[in-house]
Amino acid sequence: MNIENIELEKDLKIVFMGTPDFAVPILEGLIENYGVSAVVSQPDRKVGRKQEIRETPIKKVATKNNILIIQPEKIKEAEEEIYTWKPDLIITCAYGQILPVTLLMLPRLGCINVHASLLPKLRGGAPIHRAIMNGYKKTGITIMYMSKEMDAGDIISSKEIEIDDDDTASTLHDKLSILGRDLLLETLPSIIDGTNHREKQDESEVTYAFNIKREDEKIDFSKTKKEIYNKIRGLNSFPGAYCIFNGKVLKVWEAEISQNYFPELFNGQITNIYKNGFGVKVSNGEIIFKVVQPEGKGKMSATSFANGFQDKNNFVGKVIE
RNA sequence: CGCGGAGUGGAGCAGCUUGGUAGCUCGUCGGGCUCAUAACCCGAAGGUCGUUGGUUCAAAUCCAUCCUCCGCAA
Repeated sequence: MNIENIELEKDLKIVFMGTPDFAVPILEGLIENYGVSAVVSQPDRKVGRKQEIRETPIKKVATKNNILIIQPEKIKEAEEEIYTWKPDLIITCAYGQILPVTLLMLPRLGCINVHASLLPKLRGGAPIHRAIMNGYKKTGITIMYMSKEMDAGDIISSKEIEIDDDDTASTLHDKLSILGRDLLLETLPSIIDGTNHREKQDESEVTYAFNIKREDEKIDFSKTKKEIYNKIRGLNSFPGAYCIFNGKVLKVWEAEISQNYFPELFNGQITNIYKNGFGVKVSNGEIIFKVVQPEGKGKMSATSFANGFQDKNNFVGKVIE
């Protein structure tokens, strides 16, 4: 790297747009290596039962580094202000709002996005959860130019990562977050000097990863043990998969596939209490719940949950919906 | 003031309505049975019943207050 390049990087005006934890390592990496002149994040929202206002994780990073931050309700409201920043490059990661086309055309080097999937697979807001819930063996990070349509822009670079059988959305989230930072830092030099790749997405390969809805979190015991297992770990540690036990919500945080068969039982029926949890009959066998959380209670081991029933005969054989 | 659930030995619960010597399923420790065991049998330890105050001869239980945890909705 010669002196000229270093000066170029220092002069570079990068604007970063992002909101949640996932984007934090990426912003930090940028600050460390290139400097960020301004940050855009979603407004701080009221959160939880107490409706306390919580700053977005990205805001905390920006504040800590004394970087200008704005949090417009609608990005359009802030467009004028962003023009005055004269950014050379806008980098987004899980920002949460669609950028207007006029903004996409503003920066000299374009608007690029760090997306947590191997595009064109899993376009949308929940690519990490969906990758596991869908039972994928691998996923990754894609860095691409932004276009009018969500996650549909030209691909600059991508890097894949294996999904382990015991990965959860949480562990995969952390891995991808780091991978996203590394790939971005790896790719940026070529973007800055204009030598980067640029490749259209294969529209015939497109799939979507829509945001998780309540109904997506419900366990369906007529599915296979593998599908249910994937749902449980794909929704851990947020927002969690659930089923209905005695008319109340029972979240299931950890489970394990078993090799037992109970063809005589109904789907959803409790098969047995084991040392590490209790079994539930599903379409092609049995899945063992290991950590659960009843409505209004904290997380507990599934055996503890079973212990709460005075009469075990009133537990084994029960049907969960 | 968005709706709701819950705080009882290490864990999960029952008991509270109709106040009166704290119980269940586990775990732990000791012993036994067994080729063996996560199985079974016998025994033991371990709790000021979230806080503070009130009512009462007597409060886990009734009343008030505060604290903490959690589910839903956002």
